[in-house]
Amino acid sequence: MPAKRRDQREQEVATSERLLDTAERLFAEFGFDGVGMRALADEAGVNLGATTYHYGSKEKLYVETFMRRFRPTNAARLEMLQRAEKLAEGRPLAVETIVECMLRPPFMTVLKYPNFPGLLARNLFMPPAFLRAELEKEQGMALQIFAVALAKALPQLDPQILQLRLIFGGGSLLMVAGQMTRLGLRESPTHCEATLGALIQFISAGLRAESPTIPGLELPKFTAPRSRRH
Amino acid sequence: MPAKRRDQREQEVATSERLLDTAERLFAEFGFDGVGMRALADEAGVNLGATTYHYGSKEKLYVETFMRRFRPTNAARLEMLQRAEKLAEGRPLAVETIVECMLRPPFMTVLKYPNFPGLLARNLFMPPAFLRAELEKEQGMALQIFAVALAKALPQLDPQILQLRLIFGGGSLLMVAGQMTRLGLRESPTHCEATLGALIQFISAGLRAESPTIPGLELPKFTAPRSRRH
DNA sequence: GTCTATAACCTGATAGAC
DNA sequence: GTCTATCAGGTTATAGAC
Repeated sequence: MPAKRRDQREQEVATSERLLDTAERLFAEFGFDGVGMRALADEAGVNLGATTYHYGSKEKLYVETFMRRFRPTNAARLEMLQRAEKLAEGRPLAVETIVECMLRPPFMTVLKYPNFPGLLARNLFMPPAFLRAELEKEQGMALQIFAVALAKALPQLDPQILQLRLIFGGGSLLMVAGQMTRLGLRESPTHCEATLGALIQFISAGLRAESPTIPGLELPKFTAPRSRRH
Repeated sequence: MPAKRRDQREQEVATSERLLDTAERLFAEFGFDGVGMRALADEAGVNLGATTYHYGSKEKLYVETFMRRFRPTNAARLEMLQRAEKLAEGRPLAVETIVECMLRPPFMTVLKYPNFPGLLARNLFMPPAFLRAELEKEQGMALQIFAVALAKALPQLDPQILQLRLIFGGGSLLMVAGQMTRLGLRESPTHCEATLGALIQFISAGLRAESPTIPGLELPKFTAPRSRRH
């Protein structure tokens, strides 16, 4: 019985959990198209047939793998912003404070779950088509809320430019996330905190930059990109 | 003869070129693992066997697809910086000038080749393992040169922080690249130019930010990440 | 809930005719 | 240079026993 060779301790965890954990690790490293359900089931010590029973399809498993981490992280960003706004009692928040609310929760999740950076990078940068809907629903509103908060902190800034700069800042965050293991950030929380601080500084300064309203700039009607044929 | 159904005009282009062009389009959209050699050969109107003859393997074709655009773009960045430094006659360059030298060539390539953003995003963000060596060789030196130029323009800035901020800025560029089609940037060069301007502003401001030397920050020994089992 | 077996198909690479 | 045919192995998903 080659499928039973995993040790007892791993068997104590429910198979659906083990599968999800393994999926997190492998999907983060190799991407959706880079891992097969076979490799996944084998690595998790789970039968191939059981994967279908628990998650229905590879795509559903992939979505759940990402959302399990992304949902609470995103919720934490909004909570942190609400706490900060409550604490400020009507006074406008500093740009740095708002930016920290956006960035700290993802960094905390990263410290807790080593594979989260890979998930973030792969799914927010060029997300698979079947993830788009769920993703947009989850993060679209959050982005809107932060844009409003920042517009209050930077009343003289063109909203179009602000939206563009939020995208720039998102890129910086994702780059750090993607390179986190490579940067050796996993080792110490201290280093992680230092990087977070540097990132907050960088983005805040970029958001505050003087902007001679750029002529001819019009921001988009977003259009859905494709991702893979299935 | 189902393989001959493509029209005459396309046959005038050499098959190896057609294959490379098609690879550029499909790899940019779906990634290395997202496209099969069959789909690729079919779409290009090229026989499957011919692909091996011309490029040897899928990986080699992928590398060539990316490098064909990336090499000259990267070279253009260095040339632009050299021209600027020559023009300055020893006077230190403005941060904005250096940043523009880094960003404008990629934007120009994007205007010329619609699929370049996808290539950039996919290959610089979480590059496949087999591309790493070529990539590091090509861009490593360039990054070093720009770091030196920026260190001269920002003499009071901690080199560690500078290196980190270069990564942040790179993320912003890649994010824009990845979302370029989605942002509707393809339509007008004006819009493209405006976005480039906004990005230069953002990154320059971030680079200039006051940095109270962050304690405990040490930058890495880079370690090679894996990408896919083959 | 977990397993085996299998269907239907796709993968990259290659050998050898033309 | 271009074609066909094929190899050995991979893919997701499913049906049905236990």
